[in-house]
Amino acid sequence: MTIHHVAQRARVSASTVSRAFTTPEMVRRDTRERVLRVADEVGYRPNRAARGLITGKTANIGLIVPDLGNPLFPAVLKGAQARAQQADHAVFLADTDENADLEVNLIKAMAKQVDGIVLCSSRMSDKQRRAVESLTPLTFVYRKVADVPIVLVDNADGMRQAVEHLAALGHRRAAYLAGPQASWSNRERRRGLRSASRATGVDVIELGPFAPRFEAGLQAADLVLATDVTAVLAYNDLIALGVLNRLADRGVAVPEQMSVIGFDGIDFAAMCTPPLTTVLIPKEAAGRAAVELLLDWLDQKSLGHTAGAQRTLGTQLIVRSSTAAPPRVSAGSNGRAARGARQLKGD
Amino acid sequence: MTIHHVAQRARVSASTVSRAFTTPEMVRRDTRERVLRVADEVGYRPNRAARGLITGKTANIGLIVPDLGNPLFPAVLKGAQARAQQADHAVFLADTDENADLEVNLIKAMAKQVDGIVLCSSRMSDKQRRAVESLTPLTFVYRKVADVPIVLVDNADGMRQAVEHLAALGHRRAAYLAGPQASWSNRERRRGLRSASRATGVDVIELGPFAPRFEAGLQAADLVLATDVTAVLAYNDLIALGVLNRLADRGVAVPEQMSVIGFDGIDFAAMCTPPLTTVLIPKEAAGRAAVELLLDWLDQKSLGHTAGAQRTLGTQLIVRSSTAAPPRVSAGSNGRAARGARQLKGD
DNA sequence: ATGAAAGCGCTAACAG
DNA sequence: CTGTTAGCGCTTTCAT
Repeated sequence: MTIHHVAQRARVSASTVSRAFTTPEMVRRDTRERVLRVADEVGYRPNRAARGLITGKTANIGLIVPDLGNPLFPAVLKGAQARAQQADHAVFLADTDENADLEVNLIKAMAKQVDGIVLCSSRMSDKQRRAVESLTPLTFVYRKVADVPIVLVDNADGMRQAVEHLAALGHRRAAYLAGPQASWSNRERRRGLRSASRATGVDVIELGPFAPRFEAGLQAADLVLATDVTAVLAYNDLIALGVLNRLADRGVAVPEQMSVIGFDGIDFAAMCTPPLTTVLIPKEAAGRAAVELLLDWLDQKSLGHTAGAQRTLGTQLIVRSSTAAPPRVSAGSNGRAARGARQLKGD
Repeated sequence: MTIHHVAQRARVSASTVSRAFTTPEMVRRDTRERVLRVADEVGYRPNRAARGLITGKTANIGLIVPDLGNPLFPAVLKGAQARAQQADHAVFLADTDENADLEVNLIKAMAKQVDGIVLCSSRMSDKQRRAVESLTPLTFVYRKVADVPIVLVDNADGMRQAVEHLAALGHRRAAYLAGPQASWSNRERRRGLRSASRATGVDVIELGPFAPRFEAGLQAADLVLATDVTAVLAYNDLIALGVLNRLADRGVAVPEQMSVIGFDGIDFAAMCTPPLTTVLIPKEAAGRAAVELLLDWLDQKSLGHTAGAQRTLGTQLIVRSSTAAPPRVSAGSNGRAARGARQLKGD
């Protein structure tokens, strides 16, 4: 069904049909109603690709994530998709498999078909980013970049909450299981940790770095048990879940003998036994915000503005039964060495 | 960068540039190389929307899922996206929020921008489906529909494996926690259960139906404990995880006092404590297959074929520590009533 | 092997 | 308010 079919049946020109859809107020009421009725009858809908050809806007946005297998991203995606749908935009999705070169190629391939792209936890180097940023408006989530719209999360504050929680319970020594060194999130979490450690007097040793995966947590648990800490702060929930698992295997009771805290707040953190205490980071909200920022930017840009809006979303500690007061031990009773662990404070 | 820029710089007509990309063999070698080199230099890429306008093919496919929050779908999505990318197709994603009407609208909105749509666990009625099937080629995953390409899973066989496993361990009575009544998967799972129950002599009582969610499992666990079964078969992993959780809360040891089996094989089934025995259903493979079927269909269609290919993927029981031999009880020792439970056999 | 011309479905001036 | 004309970027006859 093309616009001409409708035009003919409604005895008007194609322009009038077009106007009835795009600028209804420019069409007399009865004409408009007749056109719209006919369009509805024959099931006509404007072809957006054709429209985009002349208007320069596609009403599509792109969304690129490193790995749909990581539960974090479908959640962000869900929020982004919902927000886009609300603005009557469709979303193109692509998965880079953690590959920065592929990410670049996907951006190039998508650029012409979308009005802008939301990049989640982009793996691109600065150089790569500069090579593509002229192709289409780019918005970043979970990644700090200058002069473009970004959606960040208050990682440091989340860590503060986690450490204060441990301090309140009476813990004096904890381990941090670090994430990927290149990760902005990891740097921020360590930063928050350092300052909270100083403020509360809780000693934090750092282990790792670990891949942000379940298996890494299994490995990390053994390292933790070789130290004298009473609590574990993991880079993310996946790692924390691995720790929980390995601890159970080795007969270490959680939280009686060891408290565990994750970071992320994936749904399953509430479903495991015991349910995991975790720092919740906004996911759907981040997706929504990213799309919003992008859309706003596009609007403003047509007004000549050049924007680099930054939105930082809060984090929140969710206390569950994987944390408790540390076991009371007689002074100096715990002699296990902390091999391989370094003091975070002097870092 | 339009095709004309390239044409000018390469001192050829736009037609030649076009041919260099779409039918390279029709242009002399040196001309082609020059054109392609220039195109690369100026970063030209054909505008696919414009191309689609004339060819009638968009090189896009749509993917519609009921809920990205259900871990099943991102996995299917991952497979579908990867396969589409491999065929140089982009994918449009939409989430219906379990709403059939929205699903219909999304199909209508997408139809013109894609060559076909993959529908995961479609919630549409037959009537709704017929209303949209003429708009664009439709392929279904996890849903039986006649005369169109579909990707199914051998649910019944998965249940057979699960029941045989329980029988081998010595279980004589088990409960099935049913899923949504309208669900094709649920019907198939019950069917497999009935026949396996008959074949093995394991009595299966049915409880529910339950929503396919964690919370429903919490509720279901209490119902289960009011019966005299020694094992639980859940409609899906989410429900099974809820059962595990509630059982732990009530101090019932798994698997010593109760064996639990899920269905789906989400990654987290391996991460909980104890790790969940589950029937693994193909997810990424299903996504891949669906896109493949769709692409094949489109190819054949241009050849005049009319296809309704059906691909059924196998399922596989993954045995983990949430199942074990049932506790030995003295005869008739268990007097708890099975209120609200009905025998599946006579159903 | 290459170019000129027509047109995919739509919207944006420009008349009226 | 509405119709006519031109053209978005591309591919495809039809010539040559």
